[in-house]
Amino acid sequence: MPRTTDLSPRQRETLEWVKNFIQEHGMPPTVREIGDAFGIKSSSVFDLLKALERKGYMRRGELGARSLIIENLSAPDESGCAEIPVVGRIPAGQPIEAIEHDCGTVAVSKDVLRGGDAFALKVEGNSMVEAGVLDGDYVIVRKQETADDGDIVVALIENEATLKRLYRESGGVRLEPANRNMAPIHVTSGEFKIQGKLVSVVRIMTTGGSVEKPLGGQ
Amino acid sequence: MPRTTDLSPRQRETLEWVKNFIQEHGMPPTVREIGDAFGIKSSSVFDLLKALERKGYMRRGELGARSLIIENLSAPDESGCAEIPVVGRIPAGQPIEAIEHDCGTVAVSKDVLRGGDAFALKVEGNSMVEAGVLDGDYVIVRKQETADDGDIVVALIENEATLKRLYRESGGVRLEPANRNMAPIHVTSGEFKIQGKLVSVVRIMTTGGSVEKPLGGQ
DNA sequence: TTGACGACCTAACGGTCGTTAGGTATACTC
DNA sequence: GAGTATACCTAACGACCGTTAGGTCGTCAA
Repeated sequence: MPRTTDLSPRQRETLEWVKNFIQEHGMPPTVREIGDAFGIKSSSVFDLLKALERKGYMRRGELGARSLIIENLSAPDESGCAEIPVVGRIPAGQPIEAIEHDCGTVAVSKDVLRGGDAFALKVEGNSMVEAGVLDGDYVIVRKQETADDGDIVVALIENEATLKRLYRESGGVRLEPANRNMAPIHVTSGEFKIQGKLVSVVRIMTTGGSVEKPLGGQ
Repeated sequence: MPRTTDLSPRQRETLEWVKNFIQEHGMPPTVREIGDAFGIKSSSVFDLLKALERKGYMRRGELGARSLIIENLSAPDESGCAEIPVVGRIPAGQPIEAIEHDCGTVAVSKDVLRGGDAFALKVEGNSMVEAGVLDGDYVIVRKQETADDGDIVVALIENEATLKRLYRESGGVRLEPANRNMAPIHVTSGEFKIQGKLVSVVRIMTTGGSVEKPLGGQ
């Protein structure tokens, strides 16, 4: 099912307006204030709000009036970015939860996280080069235990963490690298667990240098 | 003068509680929420609020519900990240300074900028795929007019902006794409200017999808 | 052709909102 | 004792709140 999980123009417009309102007034708008701004009725706004909530862009608080919560800016002048801890390297060989190395942080826009919990890993190796993930890149991973076909996930196979593209197969899953020199992994039994899904890639060039490892020939 | 212009204990207590509420919920409380917290009625709270307003500790906004405004309430922004404006697309065909499109922002760690001025561009096209820069990626560019051999730069050739790897040649420069299907550009004369140097790449996956354009065959 | 969305609508519900009016009691100062 | 401020109360107003139910119209994919 080809779900356009992304936002429609109207939804995006509404979300932007709400963010702006919060920025400006220090509190979220009421449903009818949104409606007035767009010249539509409160029930129509409610539809939009439900759509935005379903898609994870906002949620409803437990307070009565004005209980809209947009994850990345609950307070007036909080910045729209978060610092994600880098918890290790991949391939790493341990479940994420067990890793405690503090390897610094990477900044990302909060709205790529959608309020979910996330971590970052430094990529080692070239198994995903053809998807534009190079050795040394940081991958931002949102914690979740399920994923759709074709998603790039961090998976744990018998205590070995790996970054691959996920495909379902009869009786198991296929984990496919984005590198034609490497073979896909078929998992039919044993310990297999999805740790999270890749939501962003960040590359930081070192000073004076350029990208360390261009793809090169062939 | 019998006027204790200062706050009474009850008023101070109330003010503190309201500040706390805002900090915690990202919006001011309703009159009755304050009353519930202290076990008093809304009209009693209203008296307190009027006193606090008269003494200049808060004021009433023009919005309906929750329109309390406490002047000096803002959290200092100590985060180590910055939001870089996305000023357009590349190839774009205009000097950066001339572009005014507001296309949102991208978050990066402040230390990748090293204090310099920076901007972001959304990449269009595949001219740098082999350097791991895909169509749709955001490139963070630090403004500078010089660069070293091998650096990836945003350059302006006769009012056309382009993202290429820079090499010096006798009598000019060579701008080399990272795509073996494209030819390098040799610049020996005419308008040529470096706009800045690529310091970071950020890729944001859209929900439900994965990377749009893996490299594929060849 | 059906069905799922998106983007609106009218109409209404019951509850909560800010606010007002008018009252009681305590305290302190002129 | 009069005057003023604080700190509460009961009772209510009308407006606004979130939310629900049920409908229309268009689009786009299966």
